[in-house]
Amino acid sequence: MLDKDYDGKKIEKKWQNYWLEQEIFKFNPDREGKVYVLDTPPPFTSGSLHMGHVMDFTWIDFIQRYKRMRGFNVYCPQGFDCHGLPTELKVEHEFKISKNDKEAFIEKCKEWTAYCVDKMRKQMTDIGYFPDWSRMYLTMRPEYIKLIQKTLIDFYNKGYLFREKHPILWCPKCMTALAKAEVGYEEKEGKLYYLKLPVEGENEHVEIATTRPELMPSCVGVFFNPKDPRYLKFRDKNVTLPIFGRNVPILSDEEVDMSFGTGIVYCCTYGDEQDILWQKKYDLEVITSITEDGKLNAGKNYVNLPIKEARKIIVSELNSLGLLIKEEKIKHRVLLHVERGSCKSPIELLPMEQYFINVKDYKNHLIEIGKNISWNPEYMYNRFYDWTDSMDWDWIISRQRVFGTPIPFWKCKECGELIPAKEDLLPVDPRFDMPKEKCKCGSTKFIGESDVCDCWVDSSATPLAISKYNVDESFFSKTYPSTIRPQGYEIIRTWLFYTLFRCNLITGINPWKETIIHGMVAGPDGRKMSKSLGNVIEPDEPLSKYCADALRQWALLASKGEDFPFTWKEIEHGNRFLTKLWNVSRFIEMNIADANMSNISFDLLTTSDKWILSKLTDLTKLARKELDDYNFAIVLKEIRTFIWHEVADNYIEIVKYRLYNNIKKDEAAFTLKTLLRNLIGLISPYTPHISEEIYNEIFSEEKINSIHLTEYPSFDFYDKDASEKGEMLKDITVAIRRYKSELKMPLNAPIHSVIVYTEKNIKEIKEDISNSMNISNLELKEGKPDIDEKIIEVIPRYDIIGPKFGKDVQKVKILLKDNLSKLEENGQITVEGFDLNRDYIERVEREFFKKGKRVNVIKDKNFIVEIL
RNA sequence: GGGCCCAUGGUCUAGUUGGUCAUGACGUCACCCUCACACGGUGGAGGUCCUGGGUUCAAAUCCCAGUGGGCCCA
Repeated sequence: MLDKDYDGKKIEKKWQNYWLEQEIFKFNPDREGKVYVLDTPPPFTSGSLHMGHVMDFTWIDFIQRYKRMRGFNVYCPQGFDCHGLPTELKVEHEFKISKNDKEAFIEKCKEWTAYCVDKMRKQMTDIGYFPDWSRMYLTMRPEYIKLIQKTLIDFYNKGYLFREKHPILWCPKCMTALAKAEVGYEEKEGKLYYLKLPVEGENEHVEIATTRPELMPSCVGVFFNPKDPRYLKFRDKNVTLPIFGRNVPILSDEEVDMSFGTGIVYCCTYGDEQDILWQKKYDLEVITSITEDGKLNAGKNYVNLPIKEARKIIVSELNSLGLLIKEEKIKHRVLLHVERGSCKSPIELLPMEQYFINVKDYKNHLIEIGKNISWNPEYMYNRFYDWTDSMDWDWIISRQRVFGTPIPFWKCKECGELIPAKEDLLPVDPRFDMPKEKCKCGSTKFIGESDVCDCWVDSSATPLAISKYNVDESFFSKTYPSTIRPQGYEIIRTWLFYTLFRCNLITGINPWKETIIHGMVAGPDGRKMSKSLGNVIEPDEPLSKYCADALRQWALLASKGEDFPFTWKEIEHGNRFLTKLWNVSRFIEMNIADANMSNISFDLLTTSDKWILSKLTDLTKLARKELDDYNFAIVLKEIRTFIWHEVADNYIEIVKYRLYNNIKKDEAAFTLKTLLRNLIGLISPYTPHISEEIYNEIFSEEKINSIHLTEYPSFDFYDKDASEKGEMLKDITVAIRRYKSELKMPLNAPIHSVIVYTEKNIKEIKEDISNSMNISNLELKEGKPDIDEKIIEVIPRYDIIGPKFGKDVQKVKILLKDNLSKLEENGQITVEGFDLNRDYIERVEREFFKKGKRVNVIKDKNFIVEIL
């Protein structure tokens, strides 16, 4: 027997251990069923899950359980993204290991990461997420690194990957190159400085406006708009830079915004992206004055100065030369390092030799192949399109860090030739390994690449990694491409973009057939959950206060693509539902124990039994249809309402008298058991633990190890007549309850006499009504009671009369009301040229009188109830 | 500046191939400790469906403009 009280935490631990021990979710490629592969996001190994992860993995877990129950051979491996700056910082600052001792440093990073992986795996288990752990992948493992390096070398051989000196986004604080996806703009308070620059050889000057006066040593030209008459006279002349005494040309270009500042700006290599374009277009000199650690290095007195200080000094010097006109406060956009564990430092553009993957040339290709993915919700393709279409930089993949996938290249010390690693020797670490063969030039001296890969280089190969690309051809052919990519929308421009690009270029096939995208988790205040807003709730809180099945319901109530707030009341509600389900199950278990159901068949059931089972059929069909479309929330709400209100509040109340008095008890027991079995099946992907507990307690006779290995319910029984009468039963009992409530009678108070007038034969539900409502004398009569009625309102079926009568709709409505009794008798009449039909009426509102006094009569389409 | 999403009773929310007492939750009020459940049950009150205009017999739903909020991008 189920325990008297529901204790989520207690049963959840038990089944989690059971699922692990029994390897319920282990993938067997040779098992029957179409293979269904989930390419899941490998979280960074921070050591703890946040609510966004809960959303992610609950959705994934739902899909993997549901699809298995639908007969698919589900493959759901989970991995971890190991290489990241936070780990390096931890090892450097907390474990005090120097980056210079690379081997020891990497070892400690690995050790720490392994520890974090264990912690996170435990947390995933706590929320009921059960991937196939036997196939876990880690991006720091040799076989993963080998895959990444192999694909990089392939890219190099095909000409997609190159090493080049090029202006790049550089974070001076983290001392590393960054991809465009890792930086973002933020609105900041700043100053706009108006400066005078003397025109060479003339007694004139131009006035420029700039937010970065300290970049003057890098200035290689000044620009105005060719449509701007103010400056035409200066074209092809030079200005002389004050302090530095260098001459630079005055040029014109359409890109200059005439309304900004003075309409004339200077170009520094490099102040912003526009400067890069101008430098190329006009073949200007490149003068770098910012160092890798973000200091000004411009000779004279400007050596090794922090940027802010340098700005101050240069401005004051210009001021003393009388060349500073004014300073103006402005809000402007500053490029910052914002991606993941970000330091939010301002970004510099520095020309450096780095590794790139050509993306620009494939952007149209990507836009096209993106269309072949089924996007859920559809509009998420737009996000992908916008990002891809705006792609004007190549993907810089090298990072100046230590703990990462080594870039598998050496440079010949003699001739400078770039030498890729030999494939059969992979994985390699050029920081420690050397090529086995001589360079073409005969040299045996090489410089190993010390940079490592961007983490997205690692994670954008997950569909290849999980399908054993280049390792096991038969496994690959079964598991590539993945069926689905579930993720949040914030990583469309990174993980999704890079993965689609990379895997498609390597295999010629898209890495997934479809993608399902969820929104971001917001805090209880409706704003994005984040530490800086102080609205963070750790997953452990709801888990320890309630349980995983409650938390999962919350996550599965979010709509596709929409942001979703965490609220305690939703968790509480979920938990209350679990308690309800528990008590319903307990009730059923108690009452079916001594029933004999072996001879029961559907045709023996009572009208109310058939009614609730017909409704179960509706629910089952809805669930299958909507879940195939990943509409989790709708189905969960429907299942909850069905269990709570239809089964518990209505049906169980109706059958109690049969169970307690042994009236058609076996039929009731059969119905209850059928209901319960199907309902726990329907809800099991949402609330796997409680479903498993009930299944094993009550349905162990099926001899299947787990409800998650059973087929998703396909219950299909429908009886139209019973459905209609069951609804009448419900309507009549609701009406009588309301009557009792209005008279402030207790719900179980006896009623002496009730007469139900109806033309339908409802003898079969007579006892259900009288017993559940405690009516001593219930009479069924044909015809009408001896009462007067007043028609208050006739509500027509607008969906029928609208298209039929158009502008005359309101006229028809009045005719329906005025001719109601005739219409009810004849079914169809013609008035004033309008053909009226009884079917045009949706509902009639009436009041009833007996000898002039309002009486307690309830009238519906099919019945009238008179309470005496 | 461009794009996307959103705006529904006190709070949150369902609902858009247009069809008429607008869904549900939480809260609130009244009644009921009815032998599964008071973490329960029954009933009630509470809404100009952001504003303005348009299309239509009919708009929360479609179109236009505006206001407010969120996200992404320049």
